[in-house]
Amino acid sequence: MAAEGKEAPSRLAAETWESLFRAQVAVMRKLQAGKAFKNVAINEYDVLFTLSRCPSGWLRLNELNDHVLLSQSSLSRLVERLEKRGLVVRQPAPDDGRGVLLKLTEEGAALQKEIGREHVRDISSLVVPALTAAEQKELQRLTDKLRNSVGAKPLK
Amino acid sequence: MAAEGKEAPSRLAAETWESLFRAQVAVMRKLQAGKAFKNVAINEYDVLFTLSRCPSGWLRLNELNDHVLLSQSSLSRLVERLEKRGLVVRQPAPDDGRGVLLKLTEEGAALQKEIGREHVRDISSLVVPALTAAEQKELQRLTDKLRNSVGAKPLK
DNA sequence: CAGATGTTCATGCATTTGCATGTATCGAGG
DNA sequence: CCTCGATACATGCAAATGCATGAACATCTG
Repeated sequence: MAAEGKEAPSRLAAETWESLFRAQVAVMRKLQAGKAFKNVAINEYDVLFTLSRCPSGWLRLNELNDHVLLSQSSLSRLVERLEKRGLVVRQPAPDDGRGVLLKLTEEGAALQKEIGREHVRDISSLVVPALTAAEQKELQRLTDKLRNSVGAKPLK
Repeated sequence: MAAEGKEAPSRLAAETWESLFRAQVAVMRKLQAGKAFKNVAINEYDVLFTLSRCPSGWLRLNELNDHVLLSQSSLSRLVERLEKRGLVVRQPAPDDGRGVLLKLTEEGAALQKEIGREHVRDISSLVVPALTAAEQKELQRLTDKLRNSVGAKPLK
C-alpha cells in the first residue's frame, strides 16, 4: 500500500457524513410533503414533540435550543407563535431569573398526539420498506453513538 | 409474547428516524459554527459542492432541486445570488426551452475547493472520534440504502 | 460587597424562505 | 396544426430566520 497517510480516514468520514446528510434530506423532503405538516411547520412540531417527551413537562428554552436546528432568536419567536396559538405556555424559571420554562397546553398536547400519529405512519412507510429490523437497530445505534460523541446534551 | 401486532415495527422505525435526525442536527450545528461557513451559507455551499461533483460540469436546476432541501423558488433565488457573486453561470438548456443549466465558474470552483478542505477537516474532527472505520462504512451503507429506497434520483 | 464577566432571553432589522401565481415550453391527442 | 394538461423556472408578497444588540439576572474575583 502506498503513502495514503491520513487522507483515507477523513475521506471516509466525509463520505459517511455525506450519505447521512443526503438520507436525511431525502426522508425529510417526503415527510414535509405529508399532510401532517399542513398547519404546523416541522420545526414547530419538533418543539411540541420534544415537550411531550419531557418527563417533568416543563423545559427550559435554552435546553430546547440545543435540541433543535434553529438560532436562539428564531426559537424565541417560534415559541412566541406557539403561545399565541394556545399550544404552549411560558413561565419564568423559579431557580433562574433569566430563564423561561415551557409546557404544552392541553390543546398543544392533543395536537402533538394527533400529528404524531400521522407522522409515525409516514415515517414507517419510508423506513420499514427500506431496512430490516436489525438494520434499523444498527442504524439507531450508530447515529446515537455519533450524536453522543458530538456532544448532545440529554433532556432533563 | 402479547398482542404487539404491528405497533412494534412502526415504533422502531420512528425511533430510528428520530436518532438519525438528531444526529444530523447535532453534527450540522457544529459544522455551521465552523469558519468554513462564515461567508457562504451551508445551502449555498451545498450547491457549489454538488456542481463540483457533476461529471459534465453542467446541471439542470430541477435536478439540483431534488438534491437539496429547499423549495423550487428558494433555490431559484439562491442560484441568482450565486450568479451575482460570480460563482456560477446560467445557460438555457439546449434540449429543453424551459430548462436552465448551471455550471461553476473558475472562481466558484476555487471557492468550493477552499471551503471544502476546511469542511472535510471539520467533519473528520466530529466523525472520526465517534465511530470506527468499520462503523462508518456500515453507517454509510445503511443511509445509502435508506436514501435509495426512499427514492433519491442519481445525479447525471 | 462591588465590579467585571458570562448567560439567558427578547427585539430591531436585513436577508432568506415558501406559497401562490405567472410565463414559457413541452408532450400527448384529436 | 391546435388545444389541453403538465413541467420548468421566475416573481410578488407575506412569513420565518439569523445577526447584532439590549436588558435582566447570575456567577466569579478580589
